[in-house]
Amino acid sequence: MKPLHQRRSKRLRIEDIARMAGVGPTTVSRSFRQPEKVSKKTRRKIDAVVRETGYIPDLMAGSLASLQSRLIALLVPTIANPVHSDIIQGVTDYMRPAGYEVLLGSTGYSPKVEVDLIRAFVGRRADGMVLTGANHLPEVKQIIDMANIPVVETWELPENPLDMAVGFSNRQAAISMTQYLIDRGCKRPAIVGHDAPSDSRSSARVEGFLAVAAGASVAEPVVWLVPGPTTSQRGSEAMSCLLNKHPETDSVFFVSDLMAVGGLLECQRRGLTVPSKIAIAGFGGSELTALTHPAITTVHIPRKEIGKRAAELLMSRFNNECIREPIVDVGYMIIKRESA
Amino acid sequence: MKPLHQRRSKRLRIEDIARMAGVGPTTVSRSFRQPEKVSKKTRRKIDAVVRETGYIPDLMAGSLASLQSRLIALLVPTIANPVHSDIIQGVTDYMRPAGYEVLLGSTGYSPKVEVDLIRAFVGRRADGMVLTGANHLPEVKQIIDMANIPVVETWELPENPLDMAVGFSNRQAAISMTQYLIDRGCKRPAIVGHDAPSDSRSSARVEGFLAVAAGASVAEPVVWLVPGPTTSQRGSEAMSCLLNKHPETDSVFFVSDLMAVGGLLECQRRGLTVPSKIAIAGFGGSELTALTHPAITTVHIPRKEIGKRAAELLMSRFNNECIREPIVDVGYMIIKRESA
DNA sequence: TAATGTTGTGGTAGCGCTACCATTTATTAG
DNA sequence: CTAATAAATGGTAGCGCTACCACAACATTA
Repeated sequence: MKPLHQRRSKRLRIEDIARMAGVGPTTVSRSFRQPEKVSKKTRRKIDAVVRETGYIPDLMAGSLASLQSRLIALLVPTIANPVHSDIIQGVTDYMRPAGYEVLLGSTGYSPKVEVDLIRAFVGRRADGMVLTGANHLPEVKQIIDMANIPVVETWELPENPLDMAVGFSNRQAAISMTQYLIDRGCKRPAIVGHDAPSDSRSSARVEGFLAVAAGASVAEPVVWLVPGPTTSQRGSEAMSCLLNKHPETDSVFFVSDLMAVGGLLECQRRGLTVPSKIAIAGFGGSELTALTHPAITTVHIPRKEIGKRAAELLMSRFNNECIREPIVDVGYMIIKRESA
Repeated sequence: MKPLHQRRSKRLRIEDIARMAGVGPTTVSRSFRQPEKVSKKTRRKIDAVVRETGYIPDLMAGSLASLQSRLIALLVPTIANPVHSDIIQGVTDYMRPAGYEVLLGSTGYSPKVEVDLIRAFVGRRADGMVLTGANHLPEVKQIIDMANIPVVETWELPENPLDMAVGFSNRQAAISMTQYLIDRGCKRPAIVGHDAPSDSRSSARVEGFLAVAAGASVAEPVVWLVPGPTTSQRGSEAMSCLLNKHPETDSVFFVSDLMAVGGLLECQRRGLTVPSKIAIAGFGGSELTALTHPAITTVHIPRKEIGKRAAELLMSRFNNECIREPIVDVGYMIIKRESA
């Protein structure tokens, strides 16, 4: 009747270690998770067996039993952009020492893919989630609510956060930079933005730019949107098109540093001196902007800080601490250099 | 006697879905994993319940039961370097559609940290592992063997692979580039390398450089090693020191593109025309090198391809396919541009 | 001396799923 | 129409761990 099932796996189990050390499985488990609760002598015995056997406990089984995975889901549009890799680094650096691992997903700026990834990560029982941006499909809220997972949205500051958020005001930052350019005497400003449906960071910046430029007594501000990833290649192309169509432009504000670098190089190729003929500004504060010649004026964002704060918020939540500020504004800083 | 334990979790379980759909749990499980084995009618019933309840199966529990996690551990020295983010992207793009997720770890070039991460990932029962480089502490082999996990080493081609490998010959690539520089008429070559104990990629390149340069009838070749991460900042500094100490240098081969960009900028700051006064070459094939002015001659490595091939190897292994070439050489290509 | 606390330890149900069979039902062949 | 095969379905024992209790051993206090 009762079929005699064999063990399907011959891996070492905690029970084996326990037997070899002459203790119960509970004690072995404790000696891993709360060593201070186990007597020194017992601990030594267990440690010896562990070293000897090379036993590594199965965190998967542990997660199932304890109902917490110690896994953090981290979604970024792309890892190619240093902007996001810094956030990844920030989150990872903070979480690892606490025994958490990071599940990385890149959405490629697709809200649809984002939902798929979130579903997958919820399926993996991630304890927390860090998202990029504040614009998500409605499904996201449903899934998050259902799963009841703490979530941090980063980079932007959402009006209606899913849960918590760490970022800065893209609009305000763009306003500051645009104001700076105009104060410096720019009369014919242009902005190069990113034309991706889910990249509302770019739109907020363009909006901020227009809010100032349209109000100031300058020529009709020019907006140029580029599709696809914001590479330096794209920046060069955009600058080229822009100059062909609006040769009188005297300042270009790029919504990404990489594009600004490309734009600068295109100007140099054309023999346009920067900033005397044309001013250039970037966004993001990538180290690269400090190294071009002339160095590029940009908006610096404390990116690693964003990752760290996001991780902190999650940890507080895990520890059931009271969170005073679920929305953290890390601010920005205009870095004035040679290009504008 | 028998204590009446409550359910500790009120999450929806497969059993609940089964009951609601009027079938057994096995059938529900099958309708997820092998839908073709379930009749259309039953599947529709189950799908309806799933949609209605928002049920997301627990992959953690599934992994425990099936003894496979569908998790791939991916270790890189740093995600900041585009070199590695391309590999990450390559692996991720290939694995995700197959239902695998990536556990990301960055070692910061520390072999010690690498071991810790590997141990952690083995604890998570990763089904496969992708490492960067071919130099690992002896513990790594032990752990890997013990856990019996397929492993791919990337970037370098190890002499004694742990298991499988995808990469190219750093030495050979450096030889080709150095030969090219000398053929172009360089008489006083220098190389800027990376002085990190675990970065044997750099050493192999320096070695290749010396093999050619020492043999050719040129001046004593100069080797300059920089510590820390290979940023453009470091490149500028290295170029500066190098020129101060060896002003007669007529060509510099940087072992990383980022450093080459920094080096180029430093030359421009000093008014040294490139390549007429001094030739510059990079390594890696980062897109940036195409955009500087002059564009930088470099060694192109098919990085995303490396990630993809690594993922393919793992998948083949998972499917118990016979692997003809466990060591894949993806080659390299000298990209001749303006700087040399 | 008993009453109370402190510390260390162990037995075992349950975490939510899938592998392994057994069983039932539909289909085809003879 | 029966036998043989194929297609669908279900019961349940693990997967390896931790939470939850119970209990023993010892120290502390009244």
